[in-house]
Amino acid sequence: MLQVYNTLTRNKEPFKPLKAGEVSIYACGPTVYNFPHIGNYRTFLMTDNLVRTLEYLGYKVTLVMNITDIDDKTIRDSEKAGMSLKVFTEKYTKEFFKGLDMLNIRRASVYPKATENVGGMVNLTQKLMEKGLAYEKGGSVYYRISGFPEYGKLSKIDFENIKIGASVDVDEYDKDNPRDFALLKASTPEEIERGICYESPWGKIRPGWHIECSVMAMKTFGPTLDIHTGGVDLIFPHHENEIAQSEGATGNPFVRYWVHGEHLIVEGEKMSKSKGNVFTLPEIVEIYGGEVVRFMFLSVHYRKKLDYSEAFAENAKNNYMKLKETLDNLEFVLGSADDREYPGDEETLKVLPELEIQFKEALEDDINTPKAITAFRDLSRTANRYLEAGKNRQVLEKIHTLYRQFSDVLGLFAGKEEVPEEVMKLVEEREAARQKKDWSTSDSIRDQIKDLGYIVQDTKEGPNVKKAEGELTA
RNA sequence: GUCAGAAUGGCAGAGUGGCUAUGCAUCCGGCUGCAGACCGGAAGAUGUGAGUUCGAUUCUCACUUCUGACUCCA
Repeated sequence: MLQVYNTLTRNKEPFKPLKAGEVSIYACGPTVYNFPHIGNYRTFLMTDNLVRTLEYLGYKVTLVMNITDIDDKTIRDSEKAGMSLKVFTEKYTKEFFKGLDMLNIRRASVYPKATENVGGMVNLTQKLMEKGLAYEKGGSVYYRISGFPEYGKLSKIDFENIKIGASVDVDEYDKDNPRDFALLKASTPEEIERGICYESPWGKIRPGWHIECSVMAMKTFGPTLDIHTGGVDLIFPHHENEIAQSEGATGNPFVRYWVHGEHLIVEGEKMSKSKGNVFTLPEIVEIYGGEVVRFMFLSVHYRKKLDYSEAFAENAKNNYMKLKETLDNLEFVLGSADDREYPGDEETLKVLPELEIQFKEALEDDINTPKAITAFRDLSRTANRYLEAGKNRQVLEKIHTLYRQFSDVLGLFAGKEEVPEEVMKLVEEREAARQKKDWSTSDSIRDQIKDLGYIVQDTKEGPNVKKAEGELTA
């Protein structure tokens, strides 16, 4: 049984979906105003792991991830770039998807856009207005926090003892209470001129930030959904506000399990532009490759800070290569498997199911990917040990199936590259030279192959050629 | 200032009231024409100080350090 840490209760809880066998998840997606950085992707990857784990456990999962394509930053930066809001956000939406592919993050079921759901936001605001939970001032509509006694239940913030942030909203004086937040913002003359505005009963407006998630989540799932994910920084105020909006309007619990991913920091410090330590995904994927980056993220539990550094990435790369190497070797030997019996057969067949349980239990324990990787390593060692002496087809296939299963759940080792003919030819030539014990020719051919980006490993079963990845460290 | 979460070997990281896993890196050995991969082995850690206990890395308290939220933020 899957255990999930629920921010609402600050405890690991057994996971039971609302509908047996089906899980509804809403994930806070990107604001498309720039290239997302690696920290953003860590959070998206966490959601991907959650989905993959749930499916591995037999659930049918529907994932909704929003795209915020209208807010202060998109409006500001599209103006700066001299582009229309639409063209500008479409550009970065594309970049966002490219990043998902680099990390082998699977697509959500739907990616609703804020701009396509403004009608729903106006309706929800209307409903809150009718319940006395919202009020209009100066053409903007605000949520009245004093009308929702449970406000603060997610973040556990005691609003009596907290100081109001130093930088106060420009329109602060409009609000009844400084903590009240905007549901809909009155359009400015510049926005109207650029056509970034919508009609509403309160005049021309554009959406505030928090309301889109309430609307888009409930649009697909109804008033209550199973899981809502996001980064820890969203707990307050974003998710707190989502709860206030949704539950205020419907009277039903909004989210049953709140799952939040910890931040990624860089060499012990928060990523920030002023420190110049912000990394975009393509920057590090170029150095290490997407799968290594994925593995790196998997090797740290999602509720722990990940301290990114070059040394850490190198370490992850070595660890990753080790697992990949085993898979390559396994598949290579599979090509010459036979039906004879080998001494390791029985022992190996006995441990495989145990490893599967170990792996599954690790993921069931709040998606403990580092623990799952340990099980994976055990499998790798088991495979390598068996490979020392045995190559019974049935046994190899069983190992291979389990290896693939682990890989798929973790989203690793997806691509399979064919070795070009040119390289294969050289390998054959080298073999011929080796037969004649012509080591100097054989070694020089090996260098040629290496220059083409491939590595030959001599084994009992003949030469094994593989792509030399990870050698291109910049 | 208020609140929250951390602290395990060079790096990453589990688990546990009574031998601290595992992997990478390091060293030694085996295998190999060499290399690689692999196998075997070695060394190496629980932030500081108290307390509870027969015994704590694990429980409690304090301290220190770090990170975050309170303001846009994954």
